[in-house]
Amino acid sequence: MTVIHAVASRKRNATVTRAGLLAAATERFVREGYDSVSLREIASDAGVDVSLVSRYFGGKEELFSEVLAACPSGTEMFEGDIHDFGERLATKLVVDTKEDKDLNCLLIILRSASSPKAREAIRKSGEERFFGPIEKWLGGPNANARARLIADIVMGVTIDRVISDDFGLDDAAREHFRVRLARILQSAIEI
Amino acid sequence: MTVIHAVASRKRNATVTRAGLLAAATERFVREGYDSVSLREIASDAGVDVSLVSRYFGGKEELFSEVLAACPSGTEMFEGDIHDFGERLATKLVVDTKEDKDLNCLLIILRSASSPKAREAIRKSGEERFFGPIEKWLGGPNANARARLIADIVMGVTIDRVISDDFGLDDAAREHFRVRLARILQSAIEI
DNA sequence: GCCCTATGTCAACGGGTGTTGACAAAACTT
DNA sequence: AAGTTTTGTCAACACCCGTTGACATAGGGC
Repeated sequence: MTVIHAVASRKRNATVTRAGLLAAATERFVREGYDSVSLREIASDAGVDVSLVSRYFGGKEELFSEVLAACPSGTEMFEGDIHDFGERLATKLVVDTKEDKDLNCLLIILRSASSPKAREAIRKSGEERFFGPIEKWLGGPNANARARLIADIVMGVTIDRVISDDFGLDDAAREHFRVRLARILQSAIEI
Repeated sequence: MTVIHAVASRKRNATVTRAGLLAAATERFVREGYDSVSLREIASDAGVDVSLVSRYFGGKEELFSEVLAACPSGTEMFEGDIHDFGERLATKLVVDTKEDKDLNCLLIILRSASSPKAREAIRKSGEERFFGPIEKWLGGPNANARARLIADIVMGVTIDRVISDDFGLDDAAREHFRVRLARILQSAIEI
């Protein structure tokens, strides 16, 4: 897994070790979800003892929260002219090269949503970084329901893309998919 | 939780006990997913000892498979008048559906998808009972892309519902959400 | 009534988990 | 170089898990 090397003068460096733990945890959580990952696996990936997780983060739940906190905020995804919104977002979701961080955060959410302990952290993060920004950007009546709908579609499409390796569609079908998605997204934000 | 009473003449009745175990397991798996549920919880819900699970089903994985096998074929979700499709599906996804078998099966799949042990049974059931039927039912040109879009939206909305405990919307907003979702789903299947 | 099988309980096992505190070693301070 | 703080290891803890085998008891066949 990801190992962060202490290139600094110090061989023992709490900051580097902590970052390594965080990176290993992120990678594991993305691929397996909260419940299926053990702290011993994460520590092993980081080349370090388990007990350091408790020392540096407080516990598993806090580690998970910090992984989630490193997710990019959703605002970047929702900027610019509102009339192009559907086109832009659909193209970004279907065609553009994937931005790993966005996808990884969604995967963490998907794979950890079943865990009661992780759910609270997920709910909070999703509200702050995803639903909140969209709702604010949209404005108008029923902004929360409209934002929710867009966020849900984005989430479903993104997860499908990741899981199915570009939707398993040929170029023509994918373009058709993109156009249809653009129209739907645009209609989803209209008041 | 669900307790099946042995109203028959026998107080001890393996068939009834087994059915009670299966019902309790289904309910738990729907709400918490494979990993988060323990056999002791299931047995306790059924008012019976843990060891009977192993005796009657062989083990946890076999119990899970049998719960999944009891899911409806999936085609029922995509039947009836095509003009009502969006309305029907949106209502199913958004409105209270605690007794809806289709949605429960979808919830089991989503909530257990992160568990390696449950994945095999899920993959089989999901393909047979969910993705396959949509495409087949739709037919027409670009059935593949259209089915994909619907499946993605269903997935995103369902995940949101799982995470947020009924979307975190008040009644009015949820109704608005439902209507909007219905319209979008309907437009998603139109050729 | 008795017997024998079906049915359910119980305790224990081996293994994995997150967490904790004592200890060892490295690195900084003086 | 000695002393002190930082950093990492280790062993143990208490808990929960799924599973198993021995035991208890209910209930139908005789």
